[in-house]
Amino acid sequence: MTRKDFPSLRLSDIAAAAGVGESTVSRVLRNSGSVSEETRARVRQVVAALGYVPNRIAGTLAAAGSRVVGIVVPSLTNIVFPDLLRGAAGQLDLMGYQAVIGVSDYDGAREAELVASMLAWRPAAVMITGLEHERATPDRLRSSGARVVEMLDVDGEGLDIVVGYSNRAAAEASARHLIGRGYRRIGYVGHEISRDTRAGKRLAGFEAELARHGLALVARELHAGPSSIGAGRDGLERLLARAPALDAVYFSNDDMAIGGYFHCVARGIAIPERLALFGFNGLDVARLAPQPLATILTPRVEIGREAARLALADEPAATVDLGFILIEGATA
Amino acid sequence: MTRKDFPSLRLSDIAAAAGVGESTVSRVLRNSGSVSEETRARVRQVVAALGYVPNRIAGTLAAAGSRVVGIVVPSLTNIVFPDLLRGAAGQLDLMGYQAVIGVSDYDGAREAELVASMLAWRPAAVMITGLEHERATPDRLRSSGARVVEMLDVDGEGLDIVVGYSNRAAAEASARHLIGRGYRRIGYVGHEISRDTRAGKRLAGFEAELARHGLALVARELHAGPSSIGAGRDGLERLLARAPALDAVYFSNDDMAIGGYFHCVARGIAIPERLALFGFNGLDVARLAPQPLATILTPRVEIGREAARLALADEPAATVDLGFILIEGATA
DNA sequence: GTGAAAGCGCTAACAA
DNA sequence: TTGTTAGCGCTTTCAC
Repeated sequence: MTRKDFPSLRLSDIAAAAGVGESTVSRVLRNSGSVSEETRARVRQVVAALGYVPNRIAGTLAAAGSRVVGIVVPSLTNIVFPDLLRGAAGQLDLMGYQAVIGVSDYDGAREAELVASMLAWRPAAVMITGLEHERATPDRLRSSGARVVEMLDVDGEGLDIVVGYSNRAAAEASARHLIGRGYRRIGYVGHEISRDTRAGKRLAGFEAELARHGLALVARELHAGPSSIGAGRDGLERLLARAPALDAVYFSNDDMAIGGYFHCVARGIAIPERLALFGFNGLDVARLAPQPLATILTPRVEIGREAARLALADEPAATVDLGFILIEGATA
Repeated sequence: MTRKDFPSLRLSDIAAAAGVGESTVSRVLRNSGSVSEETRARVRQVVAALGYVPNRIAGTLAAAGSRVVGIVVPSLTNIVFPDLLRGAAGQLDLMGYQAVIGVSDYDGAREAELVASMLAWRPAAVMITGLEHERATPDRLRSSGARVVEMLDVDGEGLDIVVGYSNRAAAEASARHLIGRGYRRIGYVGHEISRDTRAGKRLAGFEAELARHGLALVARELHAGPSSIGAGRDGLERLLARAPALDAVYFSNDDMAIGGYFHCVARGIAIPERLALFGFNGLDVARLAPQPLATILTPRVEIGREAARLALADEPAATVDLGFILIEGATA
């Protein structure tokens, strides 16, 4: 028995079995138009008995308007993106839409390819992250007619709908917090900011705020790869080897910061007396650590949810800043 | 300008612009059939110039065979599932397929609904987790003609393809490890095992192994909700309040175990001298903690990848056990 | 090597 | 309230 031997039921089969016309079955299935309670019940009964599943491919083609939304995220390794996906998928589901996902690995060219292949499904909307894209991406998106939502960043120009927070403002708040606590010899441990443009914006915002206070980063350590606990751990070790006199370190995100925290605990470096740590994202693991990490909590699930809602809301283009919350924690 | 004003280009537009027939354009686009190098180039040129994106909805309907694979996961909160998704999406992408995802929240009825709505897209395959499903799920799946892959568990009967590891064996190995280290007063901290059947199987396997050594769990604490660091932290606190004499605790997974670890660090409970901890999954955060957690490393990304490969491989039904690795760590 | 035409399984007028 | 029918935009014979 090959796989091809499954000629699934068609609308006409149901119509025949129920003794009605195809359009009647279609009406029953979509709860539209008027159908007598009697036939409605009969059709439903046949559908259930035969286990008929309508072919949405055909339905979509005929109705010109798919119930699909494409979502491209740069990574699934950092829990931030699954959170975003969770918010989006939940909301989409509520509205009767389905999510098609793609992972770009923080590669603009991959993102462009993924967007192109999603557009082939004529999605109602495409959700992507950030405001920086390869040239081809906005072009394709614009001419597709699909709604576009850019998530997680509001520092710049959006294509259509933008839902996120200001990375710059978050970083500035972080810098002010550290300065306010009296730290002056501040270092940075981060990952590839050329690919993760939001992390890049945070670094820029952080440095700008330091500069406003007559300060500058004493040292920085950049990991050539995506953020991870291991990269943060190793990064802090290297940074301290080069600049032992630091009194605080700003990390590109919580994954990196937790790595740094683990390094300090393992080496017996007193936090925050000897060294203060500051992260970004407000992950569970950071907030529930024995010493809660000083960090910025971002409303990721809400951003996904709101982004999905707006994508299907038929409202004008807009930028929604969902803000962030500074968590003082105990590491700074 | 309304959204409807985007009558995207059709194959016939390209055909007209290139001065060829529709079928010729179709052949060029799919690299099938024979087309002269000259016309091929011309068509390509027109396609690029006009920015034409073929409508896969129509293509799929005509060709009877979609390049879509449905994936239903119980959660996105636990990094285990994004890992699985990452492996699967990467492999699918390589083979020219797209992933449609659904999140069931560990609810069998939701899973059944999600499977039904994915089947409406006539996916080439459906990937789900675990071997336990609502009655309707296998029925629908079987009559759909789609390949089915069940992931993360090999302890039981599969519907078609199964890729995972033995939760029972992993738990038995964990028990043996603890017993071999001399621990005898062992407790358990877990989450809702009725919904997370794999966690349930691990608990059963763990207890069975203890029994074989004439032991039994001294106490257990079950959190009425999904696993999380917070649940593990609180769970261990409650467990120790009730059974202070424990010398080791087995957790339902690493999220829970990390929570327990944080509790011990915060309370100054010496690990493993005063209390040993054992987890499951081998998450980064567990392996890179100052005291690496004793746990079981599961090949999640590989499972996703292999599952996707087999789903599209046109090979007979099979069960693939990708095994696990016991990590001794420093907490037991 | 290329084109014409018949579907793929639905939806949405339009009739009845 | 219900049935008939013409597409939706492709792919795929089948001629040429």
